[in-house]
Amino acid sequence: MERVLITSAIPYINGIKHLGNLVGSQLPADLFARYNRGRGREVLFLCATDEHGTPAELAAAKAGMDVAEYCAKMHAVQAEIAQGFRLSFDHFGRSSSPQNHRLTQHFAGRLADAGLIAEVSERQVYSNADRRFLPDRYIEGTCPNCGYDKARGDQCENCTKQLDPTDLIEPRSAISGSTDLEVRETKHLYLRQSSMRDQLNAWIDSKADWPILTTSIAKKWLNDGDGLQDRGITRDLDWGIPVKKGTEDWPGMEGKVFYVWFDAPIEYIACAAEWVDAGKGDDWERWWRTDKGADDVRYVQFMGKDNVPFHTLSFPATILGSGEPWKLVDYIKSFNYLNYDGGQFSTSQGRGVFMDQALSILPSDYWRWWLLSHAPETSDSEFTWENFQAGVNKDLADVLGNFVSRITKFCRSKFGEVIPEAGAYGPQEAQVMAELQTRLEAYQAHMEAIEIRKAAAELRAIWVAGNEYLQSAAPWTVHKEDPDRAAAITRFSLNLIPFYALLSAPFIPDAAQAMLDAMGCADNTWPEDVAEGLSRLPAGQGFAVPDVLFAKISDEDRATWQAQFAGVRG
RNA sequence: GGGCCCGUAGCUCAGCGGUUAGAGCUGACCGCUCAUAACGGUUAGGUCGCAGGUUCGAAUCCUGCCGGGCCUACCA
Repeated sequence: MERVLITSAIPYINGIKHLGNLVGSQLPADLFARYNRGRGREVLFLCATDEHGTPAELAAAKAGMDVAEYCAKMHAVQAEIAQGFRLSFDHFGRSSSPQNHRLTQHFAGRLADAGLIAEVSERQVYSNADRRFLPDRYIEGTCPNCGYDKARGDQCENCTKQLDPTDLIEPRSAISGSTDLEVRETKHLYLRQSSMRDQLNAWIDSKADWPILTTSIAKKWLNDGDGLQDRGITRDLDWGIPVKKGTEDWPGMEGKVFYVWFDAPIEYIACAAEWVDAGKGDDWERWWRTDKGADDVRYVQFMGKDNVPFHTLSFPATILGSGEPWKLVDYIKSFNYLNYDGGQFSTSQGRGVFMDQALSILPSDYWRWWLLSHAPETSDSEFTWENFQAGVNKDLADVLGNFVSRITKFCRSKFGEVIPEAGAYGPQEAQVMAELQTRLEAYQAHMEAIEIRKAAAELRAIWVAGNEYLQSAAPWTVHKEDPDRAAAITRFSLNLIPFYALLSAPFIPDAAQAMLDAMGCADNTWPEDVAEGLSRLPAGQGFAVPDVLFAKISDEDRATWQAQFAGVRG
């Protein structure tokens, strides 16, 4: 059986993500996972929370909690919301897991043995008041270039000049505001990716089918200026994976942890081990080790464009540098950003709709459909309440939901809640089946290519075909003269419901299930062939007219939400 | 500063060297009455950001400009 390994960029532990984050990785990854499962392939779909780094420590402190406690709590929160959106992870792991500790330390040991780790002594800013080293962005001061007084240590937001923290006039900690800063000598490990430049270049060059968005970013980092730079992979923090060389201590690195961007991608692998240890699977290496069966696995990663360098360069450098036969990614699907009503979604300003809020006002299918059918694939796209309302009402309520409603209610009134058996299919049905076969193949092709908006448009056209057929066959008129023919039309139309449900399940899993349940259809195998797919409901089988699948969004609701989410998150 | 992406109907987007530039939504008109006033059909609407160039032929390739966005390596 074909096997597909799918990972979504792992969301940071710090707070609840907004819809832009969702549509940039987890949601499309879930669509692809569900589609592949639907096609009968063996799928391992993994995601996790990314729990290390300075922001996690600060967020925990702000919440008055221990970091580990805070992360455990936020992991549970994110897991519940993911479930609310029906994200079908086989496992939702944690980068702080013991499995990831072991694996990260293992990789570091292998890289050191391969001569790919350098120990570098450097000078960094230390805040006595905060009792921590400060990353460049956590140092504020006056810009020497333009005089802006809230310039950060890496760059001035006002004049965009690149800065070094030591350039700042009157530097202070962005955490506490303290000016009691000093420069201290500290030793760190660097991954010598520069020595792997040719190897990485050759690997990227072999990926001719990757989107330009993905390869151009990687090529720039590889070849711009002096080429790929070595990268620090350790930090002076309390919370993280202790620096070790495999299982042994690393002399001189006591008290230091690996940098979050070193351990986070390794969690993709460790998550599979967590999956096994949680009793959900029995062999993770056949997904990840090419010497243990992973050779025939297709590995697809989903992420926002900001994550591309880490997935095209530093993570592959880690894997290739280990000298071990780990699975490398086969395809990277990256996304642009979703904007909110004329500006950006903003976590810090609470601008836009966050995942928990979205679920509190509407079922997940509404969001899944709109977000996926407007996924920012080629450029940034924009969420507006007007577009959302119009799209959801038209596509889900009028086209799909109303189709199910009109045919089930028609059948109930003329033949009862049972699949009618009289009459035979004729040229009209043959014509619709031919059209549906063509559209089904186009839909599948778009899904295979992970062209999400095109797949959504094709699916919608498949729904529309049902209304076109019903309108031209007009069983309500035919019934007066030829009840048997009307019965055949009705039987055919009712059979479209489970067919639609199976094709639509990757986008709108809950509604799809409701459709199958209402029709009493237990067969959920993918309808490869339209004629077969439209014969799943045998004549004489009972069904129930389902509740309204998608209630429309009223103008009042829209106006209310528009106002509610315009300001700052409460 | 450098790099990359985008700019096509009122809106969201497709097309990316070859007949009169397409789809969905919105608008207008017609039809239907089974249905969540839903559905179907017809139709209106664009000098394809601007200016040059290459070509028998350009929305599509090249150059410059204008506008929007992202990245630029210690945020993750």
